[in-house]
Amino acid sequence: MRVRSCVSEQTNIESERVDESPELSEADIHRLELQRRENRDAVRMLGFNPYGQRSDALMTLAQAHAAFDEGADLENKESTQARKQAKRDTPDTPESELPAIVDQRPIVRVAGRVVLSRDNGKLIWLNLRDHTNDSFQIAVSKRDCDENGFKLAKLLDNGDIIIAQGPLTKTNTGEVTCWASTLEPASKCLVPPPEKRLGLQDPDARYRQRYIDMWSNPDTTRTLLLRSKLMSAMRRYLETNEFVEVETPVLQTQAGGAAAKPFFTHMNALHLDLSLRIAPELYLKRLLVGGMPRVFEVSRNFRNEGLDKSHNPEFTSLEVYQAFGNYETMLMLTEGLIQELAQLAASEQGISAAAMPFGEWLIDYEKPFEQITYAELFEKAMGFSMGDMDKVRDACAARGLKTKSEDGTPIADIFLVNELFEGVAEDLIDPARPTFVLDYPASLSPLTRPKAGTESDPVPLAERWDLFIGGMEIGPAYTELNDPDVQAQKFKEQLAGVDDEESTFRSFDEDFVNALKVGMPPAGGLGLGMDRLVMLLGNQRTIRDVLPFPMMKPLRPGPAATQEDESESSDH
RNA sequence: GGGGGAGUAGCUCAAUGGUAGAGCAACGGCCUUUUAAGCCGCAGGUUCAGGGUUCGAGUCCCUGCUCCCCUACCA
Repeated sequence: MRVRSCVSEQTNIESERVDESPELSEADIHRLELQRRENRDAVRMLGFNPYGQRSDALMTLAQAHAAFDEGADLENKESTQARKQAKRDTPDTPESELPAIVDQRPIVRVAGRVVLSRDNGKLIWLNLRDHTNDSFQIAVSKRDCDENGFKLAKLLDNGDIIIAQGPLTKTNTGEVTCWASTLEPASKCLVPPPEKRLGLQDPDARYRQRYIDMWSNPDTTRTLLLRSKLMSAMRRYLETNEFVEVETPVLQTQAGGAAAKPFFTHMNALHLDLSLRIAPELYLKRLLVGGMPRVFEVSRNFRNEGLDKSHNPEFTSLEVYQAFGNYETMLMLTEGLIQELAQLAASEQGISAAAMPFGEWLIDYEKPFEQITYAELFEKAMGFSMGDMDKVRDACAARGLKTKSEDGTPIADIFLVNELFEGVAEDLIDPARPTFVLDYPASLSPLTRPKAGTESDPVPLAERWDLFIGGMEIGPAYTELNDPDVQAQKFKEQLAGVDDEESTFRSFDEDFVNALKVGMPPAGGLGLGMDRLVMLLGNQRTIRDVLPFPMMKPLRPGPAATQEDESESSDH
């Protein structure tokens, strides 16, 4: 099978060889890699370790660029010129009496990957890249650089990492440049890099070999760094509001808190089948029962479902619970949080939080977010009330939506309402305006407290909202249900009310009901899809672009399956 | 799940069924202010894999693999 990538099949061949013999046969190594290995050997012959060593007091390329001193550079150039002039005018003047060269130029020491090079013979131009600067120029002159450094420059390949040290100057064309006095290797790139201007284009190769994608397409690194900054700012915001971060089990005997298919695994020591969590919710609520007042968890969730541009099998959600709050306190918290994150993302990207580009839209995070109730939005879209079941059934039939499940039993009214809502009403939400949709039908939210005063309405409501931005559902919040009897009843209804395949993955969590019997304070709860939020604030089209290593189908079957077999057998 | 598209040199891409090419990278040479440096020279291929049609297949047909787009499903 062909692998369209820089590494090509060589790596695979190598790894196969490693199993049998640690020696690499030259015949198996690509000619371009062999050339680079020869250059590495030549660097060793100069007395360098091509893989470098610890280096303190390094500046980032952005810091180095900012350190340029225009006055010092001019003074240096003028004094050098004056000395040359004097030498020309009076060639007999002793060296010591010529005008002195003044050099107050700042000296910088920088590291980076070589992304471009122009060899003019006795003067070599290099462009370095790091996470702060896409292209910082180094000049390596035979006259001004130490001898080994100049020889090293002759042996460099694009992609190598080097350390340069020297004064900052401006070239004739006005570019701030480190005029190297020393040059050292820091690491060798044995793999031929992608095309120097276009970077790595093939999406498959970009996701599989992020380490190449990241330096050849600096936007990738910027997006991943933005993700880290947003996560960090999110924690600061919540901690400022007196929330504490907690960690709850990923391995669970029954995956709850959401309706999704879990991944399963096996624990040898206890001979126990376990699933990976689909949501942390039920454990976080147990912490509220125990007495933690405000908790949050940045939860990696695992759902054994499909992949597309907004779904990865493992994804990160933020869940927040606040004792004595409700869904309105969660709304204020969420709006404040997202506005703060948007401000940060905007300033990182040099744009305005009032007009953050996402796809074809400019999203305004500065104005207060829109609020509309589920019922209002439904009526606006359909022209009749969601309690009008005859019209709901007619509308479903007219749109060809199924009104009976596969075994012939009619689908509950409220699910028909929701199909219309998701199919029609959600499209009315302006993608450019973050919008809270409030008060969902109670039947759709079993873990939510019913909205007081609507119990006898045609469609009883629950204290729940959903936030939509850029056409995506970013997350829901609830006034949590804390009556154990109602909770037990809802679990039962939920198990009975869905078709067989789904009910396999829902369970009655007796210990959770027991926790509620102990008494959970009234509380607001929130879940935010962090990956989608980073997509929005970083203007990235797919969830893969905000994950460092998105799920990819392996090019050849991995060892995971056989390892599982081995562990089973070794256990007995 | 359904529909459409793609896979060719390390990378980015060409090639009516008729000798597989270019740019960049690499390699050899020249060059001390270049910016995608320039000039001269040289080399580089299991056309994703496996079948089939044909005098002849990168091209047409079938099967498989991987990716992309649209669509559907999915608290």
